[in-house]
Amino acid sequence: MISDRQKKLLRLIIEDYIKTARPISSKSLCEILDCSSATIRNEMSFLEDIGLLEKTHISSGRVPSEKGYRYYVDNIMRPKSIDDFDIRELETVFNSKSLVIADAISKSMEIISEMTNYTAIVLGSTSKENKVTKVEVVPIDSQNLVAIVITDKGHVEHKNVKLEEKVAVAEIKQTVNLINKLIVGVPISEVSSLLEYEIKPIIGQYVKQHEVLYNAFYNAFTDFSDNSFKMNGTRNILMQPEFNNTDKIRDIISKFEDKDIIKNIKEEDNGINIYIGSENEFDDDLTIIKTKYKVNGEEGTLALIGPKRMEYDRAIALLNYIKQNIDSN
Amino acid sequence: MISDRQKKLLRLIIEDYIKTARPISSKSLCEILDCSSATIRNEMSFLEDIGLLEKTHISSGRVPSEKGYRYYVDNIMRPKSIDDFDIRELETVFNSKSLVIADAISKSMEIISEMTNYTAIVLGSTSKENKVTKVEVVPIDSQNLVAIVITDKGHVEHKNVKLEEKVAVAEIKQTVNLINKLIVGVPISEVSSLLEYEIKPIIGQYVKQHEVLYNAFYNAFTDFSDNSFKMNGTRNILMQPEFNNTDKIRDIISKFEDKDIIKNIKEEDNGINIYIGSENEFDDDLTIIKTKYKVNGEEGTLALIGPKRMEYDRAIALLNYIKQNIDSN
DNA sequence: TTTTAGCACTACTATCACTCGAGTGCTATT
DNA sequence: AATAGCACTCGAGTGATAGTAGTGCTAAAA
Repeated sequence: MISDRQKKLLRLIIEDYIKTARPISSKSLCEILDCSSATIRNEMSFLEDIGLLEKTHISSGRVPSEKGYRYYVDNIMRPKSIDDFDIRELETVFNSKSLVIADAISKSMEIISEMTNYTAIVLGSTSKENKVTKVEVVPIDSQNLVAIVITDKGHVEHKNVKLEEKVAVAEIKQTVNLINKLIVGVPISEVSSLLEYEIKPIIGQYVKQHEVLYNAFYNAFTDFSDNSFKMNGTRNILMQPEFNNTDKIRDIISKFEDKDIIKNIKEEDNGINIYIGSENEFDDDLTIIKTKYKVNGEEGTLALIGPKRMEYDRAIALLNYIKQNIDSN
Repeated sequence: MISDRQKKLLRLIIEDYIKTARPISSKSLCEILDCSSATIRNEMSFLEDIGLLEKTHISSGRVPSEKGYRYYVDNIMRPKSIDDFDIRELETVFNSKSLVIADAISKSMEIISEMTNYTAIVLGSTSKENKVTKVEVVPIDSQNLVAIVITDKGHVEHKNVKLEEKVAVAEIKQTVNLINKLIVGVPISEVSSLLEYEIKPIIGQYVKQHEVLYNAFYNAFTDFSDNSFKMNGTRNILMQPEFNNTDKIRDIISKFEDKDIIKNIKEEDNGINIYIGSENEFDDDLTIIKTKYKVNGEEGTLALIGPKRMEYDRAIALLNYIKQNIDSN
């Protein structure tokens, strides 16, 4: 359905365009393909007919279409392993003995963003099945306290709470003790109902200002941020030559500022998922590469966002490298 | 040295320019000043001679110079109190009983950023004189633990620590107990030397794997982030018409991404400090308005960053309003 | 002495015509 | 099937032109 030469031509065009961001002319490929520009034009014309290439105007060179990138990723690009230069930047991170794995992941994505000029995102979703290991409440004064929840996976969440009226420290301590007895070992997902149906009646019985305290604790213990979120290099991507008009830049910045859009980027399977241009909900001019990871029962997502004109093989190799390191941990 | 009419003219030009971002012509001010355009041109010419106005080209209308803004801020602008519309947006935040003051500050700055389209920054610097109220260490498994430090002002800092080798839980607990006994009540600023000169010898005596544990705890307890940092609406500012070329936008984005530049924005006195254009180190095309606040012995800085063509009176009124609310807290 | 009317002048903006070069598509030939 | 050759197209850049929105200056008026 598509000849070997056409494949090679498409590959050359895409890889050239990825480097230069300029439409590719038939003439420029004569030498490599060892034939005349006219021949190449014929092939290009064919590839355009089946939708893999585009022109920016009628007499311009060719540019890969979205479908072209997709074909390239699916059928032409060969899986590449991470290259020596990239590995050198990253290996120190995972070799560090004292770095907690979550920090190693963040750090390595930071480095990748720097190396590639793409935006790197680490979305760690704390499983709701994590269990409460400890609840700590430290009174600051008669009206302010700090509530801390620690889970069995080492997540810590804290909240400064202001009581609506003054409460004796003894009352607070008593409440905390009651809560602690009942809440340890309970999965996050059940904390809310536990508080409401079991703890509330009990503290109502023993504690004077139970109303005030219950409200404060309910607020502190139920409104968990259920995922962490780190983004690096939003700026880098805007330096790409295709984003050289103010409106486009402003548009992308707006999208990046709306964290929810990004958090909603869910991935499909356990491999590396690639969403080119309109295949993603985020922006037609961008490609998003995502993959899940799982470490100590914690799930998370890694993502790289770049222009459609992305070094797909390299980006994939980098993400794979990180995945491997996470798994071997 | 500068007549009343000239003052009025300067004020009109600046306020008009703040609204429109367009050079102001002599003709457009005839009616308001009740004289001919020629007269106004003469006055404009004078104001230009003394450096308060500029032209974008030889036959263009006038635009305020940096010096002009400075003169306006120092000598012309009348202190304005926050207007009804703005107050309505903000008052709910400070009226909320259950909101901790720090959260109220963040929230109100968020709202201000939204209202004004300027970038709002809250820089809360935890005083190094805050004292450690509690140290909590929760083992996750034999090689990972969570270290938490709580200060007397309610700041919580936590760190996931990976031990370089496995350590018995009993050893960890013993170490924590030792540390806790010695560290509570000590100012943050002294934690580091306390650990090194007093605690290290002691745990060396009692704990087997003291080396590993000491390293882990030293790392966890000394590397405090000494200030919190919240920024809102970096995007808004880029929507201003003066930033309509890609290079300028990219430049500003880069600067905003470098948090250190922003953190280093120190303020001079306790009032409201205004740094117009080149008066600040950040960017010649931007104005930064900053002010300190102090609440419960915690110091912090509020800042608004906007174009030089900023609604100075409004920005100042807004910051003052927040300051008042903080003080009355 | 201050204000103003009038006019010359200037620079920006938009439009148009033109050219050049880098591409293509097509056709006839090898 | 590949190629040489040619006509064609478009974009980018250039220069000329006209219109417009301003100014500065001067001389007259208030």
